[in-house]
Formats: sequence, C-alpha cells, structure tokens
Amino acid sequence: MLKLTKTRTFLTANHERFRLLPLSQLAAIADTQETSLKSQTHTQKPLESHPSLHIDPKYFVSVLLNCKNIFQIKQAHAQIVANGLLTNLFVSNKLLYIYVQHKAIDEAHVFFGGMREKDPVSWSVMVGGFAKDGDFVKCFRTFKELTRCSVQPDNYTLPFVLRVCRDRMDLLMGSLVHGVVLKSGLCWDHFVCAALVDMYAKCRVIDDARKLFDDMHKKDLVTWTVMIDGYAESGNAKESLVLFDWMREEGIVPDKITMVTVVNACSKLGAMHKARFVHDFICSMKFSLNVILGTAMIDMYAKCGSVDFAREIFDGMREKNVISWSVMIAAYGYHGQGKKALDLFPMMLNCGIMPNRITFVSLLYACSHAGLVDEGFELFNSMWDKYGVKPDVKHCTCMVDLLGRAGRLDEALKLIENMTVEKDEGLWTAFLAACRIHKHVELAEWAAKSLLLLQPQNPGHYVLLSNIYANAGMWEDMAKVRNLMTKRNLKKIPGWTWIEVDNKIHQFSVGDKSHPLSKEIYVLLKSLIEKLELAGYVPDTNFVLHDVDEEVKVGMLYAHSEKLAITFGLIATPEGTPIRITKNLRVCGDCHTFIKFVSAITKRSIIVRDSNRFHHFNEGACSCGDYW
DNA sequence: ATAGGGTTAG
Repeated sequence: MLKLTKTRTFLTANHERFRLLPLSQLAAIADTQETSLKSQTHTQKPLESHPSLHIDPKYFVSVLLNCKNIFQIKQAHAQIVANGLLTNLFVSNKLLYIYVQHKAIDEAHVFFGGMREKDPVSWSVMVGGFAKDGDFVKCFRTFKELTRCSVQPDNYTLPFVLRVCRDRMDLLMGSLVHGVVLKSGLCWDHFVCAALVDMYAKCRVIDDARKLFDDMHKKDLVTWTVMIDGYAESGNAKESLVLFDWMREEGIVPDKITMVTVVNACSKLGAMHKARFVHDFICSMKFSLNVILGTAMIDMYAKCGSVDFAREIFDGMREKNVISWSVMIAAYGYHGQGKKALDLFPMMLNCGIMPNRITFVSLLYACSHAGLVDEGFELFNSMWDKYGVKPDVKHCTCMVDLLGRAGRLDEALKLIENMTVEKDEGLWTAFLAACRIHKHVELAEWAAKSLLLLQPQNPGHYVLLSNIYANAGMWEDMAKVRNLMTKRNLKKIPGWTWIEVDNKIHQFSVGDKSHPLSKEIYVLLKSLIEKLELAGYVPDTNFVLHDVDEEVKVGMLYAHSEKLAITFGLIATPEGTPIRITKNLRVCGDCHTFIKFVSAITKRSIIVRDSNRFHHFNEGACSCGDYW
C-alpha cells in the first residue's frame, strides 16, 4: 500500500539531500500516530486524494502536526515529496505552515518559492510568517507579489501586514494598508478592523483607533483590550478605565489579558481606590495570578504609592521572573527605600534568576535615590564582570545621578568623558541637574546645549537652557534661546496634575479654573501662600517667570497645577490620610518647596509622584533627598 | 487548512 518503504536518499523541494526514513520510523515521529490513524479509519472519511495514490493525505498532516523539530519536519517533507503529495494544497499548505510555526522561516520561504500552485491560504501563511518573524521588508514584498499575481488580499493577509506595521510603529505603511483595506471592501471584517484599531493604537494615533472602534458593530474582547491598552499607553489612562466600565456594561467578560491592561492603566494613573477596586475585581473573577498579571499588580500598587501592598503581591506569587524581581526592586527604589531594594538582589540570585540590564538600572537607581554611593559603585563595577551585563547609557546615567546628588560633580564629569557608549537625553538631563545643584554655569550650559543639539524639537530643553542663562544673569543669551524657540514654533509641553478623591480623578492644569470647586480652591491657595510666606517660603519667581506661560505669569503667579491639586486635596480629603497627587512631568523646584512648607504647616503627609518618582513629604521634610 | 490583545527603566 505504501509507495516507499526502503531507505534511500531523496531530494526535497528545498534541494537538500535526505536520507529518507522508512515510513515505519517516520510514524514514530508522531506521538499520536496510532490514535490519529484510528480516528481516521473509524470516525472520519478519508480525504479525496489523487487517484494514483493510495496513501491518505490526512496521515501526513497528522505527522506534520506532531513534528517536534526542523529535522522531523524535513523528514516528513521528504516523504510527502516521495509520495507525490506536493500537488495536494491541503498537505503543502500545512507543511508551509508547520515550517512557519517552527520559526524556520527561510525553509518556509524556499518551499513557498517552489510551490507550483499557490492558493490564498499559501499566500496568507507566508505573509503571516514574515510578519510574525518581524521581517517587514519580506512581508511587504510577498504582499506586493500576491497582488501582482492577481490574488485578492483577504481577511487573513491584511491583519498580518497590519501587524508588522504595528510592531514597527510604522504609521505611514499602516495607513497605506488601511487604503488597501478600504479598496478591498473588507473594512467591515472583524479581524481586519481589529487589526486596524491595534495598529493605530500602537502607533499612538489613538483618536483614529477610537473612530474605527466606535464604528465596529461587534466589538470583541480582544478589540476592547487593544483599545484600553492604547489609551493607557498614549497617556490617557483615565479613559482606559472608562472603557473598562463600558465594556462590562456591554456584557463582555474580561479575561486575564484584559485585566493586565487595566492594571497597567491603574499604574499609570496612580489611583489607589481604582487599584483596590481592580484588585477586588480580579479576586471576584477567581483569576489566579500568573507571572504577568502578578507583576503588573506589583507595579500597580507600587505606583499607587504602597510598596507594602506591592510586596504582599510579590510574596504571594508562586512564579517570579526577572521582571517581577526588577519591578519590586524598582518600587523600593523610587520610594526611597534603597536598602530594601538592595536586599532583594541576593535573594533573587538565590532563586536562580539572572539579572538583566533593567534589573541593574533599578538597583542603581535605588542607590542614587537613597544616597548609597559605595553600594552603587560596587554594583556598577561588578555588573559586567560578575553578571555579564554590559553597562550602557542608562547605567551611566544612574551613576551620574548618584554622584551628582552626593556632590561629586567632578567624578560624574570624568565618567561622562570616559564613556564609550553614545550619550542620550537622559544622561545630559541627569548631569544638568547635578550642575544646577552645584551652580556650575559653564558645565550646565554645556549639558543643556548638548541636549538641544540632540533633540532640537523638544521645547523643554530650550526652557532649561534659558533658565540657566537667567539664573546667571546672562540676559542676552537667554533672549536668544527664547527667540530660537519661538522661531522654531515650539511650545512647552503642558503639565497636568491629578488627584483621586472618593474614587474620582480630579485633574488640574496651570491656572486651571474648570474645577467645580475652583473658587474655594483659589481662595484657600491664596491664604495658604500667605501663611507659608510667613513661615519662610519664598516663591521661586525666577523659575515661574521662565517656565510658565505668559498669561499665567500675569494673573496667576502661583497657580501651578501641583499647587491646585494639593489645595483641593486639603479641602476634599479627610485629615489623617495622606494627600496623594500625580504629575505627568517633573515637579519644579518651586512646587517642591511649596509642598514641603504645606506639609510642615498643615501636618499632613503628602505623597507626590512625578512621572515615576515618588516624593514623600512629612512635617516639612522630603524623604528622597533634596534635588533643588 | 491561516488569525488578533498582556509585565519592568528612561
């Protein structure tokens, strides 16, 4: 019955010579060979095959499905050739797919090239293979070839090419594909539309993603998840949570992956009530914490201000990976508990987890936040020798930060001069901060100019440089920088501060008057400032003059978004509880001083998070070392 | 026969 059982060598379509195994041995490849043969004879009708062949193609498909490695696939491939089954698209498409599934993309490509007959499935599998492999060029080349062979792009190929656009964040190509989608009339297809939403969301064109999303008549869980994540990633975590509520109202039941993105949104928001709610929700769904969900929750609690809750989750996790450990270390770090962060390191090694680049960033960062200079140096020096992790810019930045805070500017400078890796924005920013503490104008100017050269489109750098000139009384230079900024049509990135009260997020911008309690807030802020000034607070007007927009300068000198949020916090949160605020950018020096005085006078503890740093204020002191 | 969403720093 079998066409070939004797051992001989054979040329596959890929022109490789194989010692062909007898079918009896090939069968051993497939674990489930017996069951699949049985089920085939007893329950399923054999597929129609070429009249001259006696072997059922389905048999080869089941062999292919059970291949464990490339070698086995090639053996099966050879047998398929030997049995003349290549002409069977059912079999050859499966073979192509199996090559792709085992990431043997080159083999797949060669085989694909040699296929005499290709149907839309063959094309999709190949396009998808390149997409999953991240090979943008070959993915598009194949896609173009497909259209040239007058095959219609279908609801399988289009999501694949959109996927590769998404992974590269290539909005231009993505919109071009969107054009193809419109022409193909497939814009109402479920998968195609979801892929478009995903592409736009990941390219941070969240409004376009939303438009498509709103027009979808059937939104499934994956699309909701993509949308929720998209909002969180593009800085609107509040909307993520709104969508999450809406999704449940629509009767869609979230799964663990959705919850990861929701947890992530809470991290970004730093809203503790929301965090608790989401945690309770996860418990009520009886979701067990896998590594990813658990790690996301550690991060959430840490960024919502409670390292202790974060640690509870951490301790309760059965499986932890490098990321879980790094997140926990970082959490202690930005809460100013450097010692605890460092204690975790040997524990992690004991568990057999090897540190990576980010682990070291977290460790060094923890050192700089807690002023642990010697410990930091030791880690920095040992990371390559002991753990094989090469120090990069980020690690150098932590060291510059550490040395700068410790007042060792000259050593920081030496480190920068001896660096072999390319210097980036963060490095110059850290060095600049150190120069400003030590009032070293020339070096500060050098750092700020480097920043400007590196990112001429970032308005923040212009503001920095002009502030340096202003502080040094170099008015002409200052004017030049401001002019350059106007000429290049750059505007300052707006800063926002928000505060969560009774499960609601209240958001403020500079001089904001949109809040319902705006009147009360301004009245209290005014009298508060008077009290603070009596206690010795001197507003840093220099900073205000150059850092805040013109209209603010005139009428509302003291209406920074942080100050508005704090004042509202004093009104709306019960005494004895800490006031927690979050800002999307760094808190300026003036506000830092302001908050210190507020915490001294009102005896309230205040926790400020700016981007991903925490400042704990208590009775007029800040835990994380003064930077201003 | 082929298909999508998730974790860390800066």
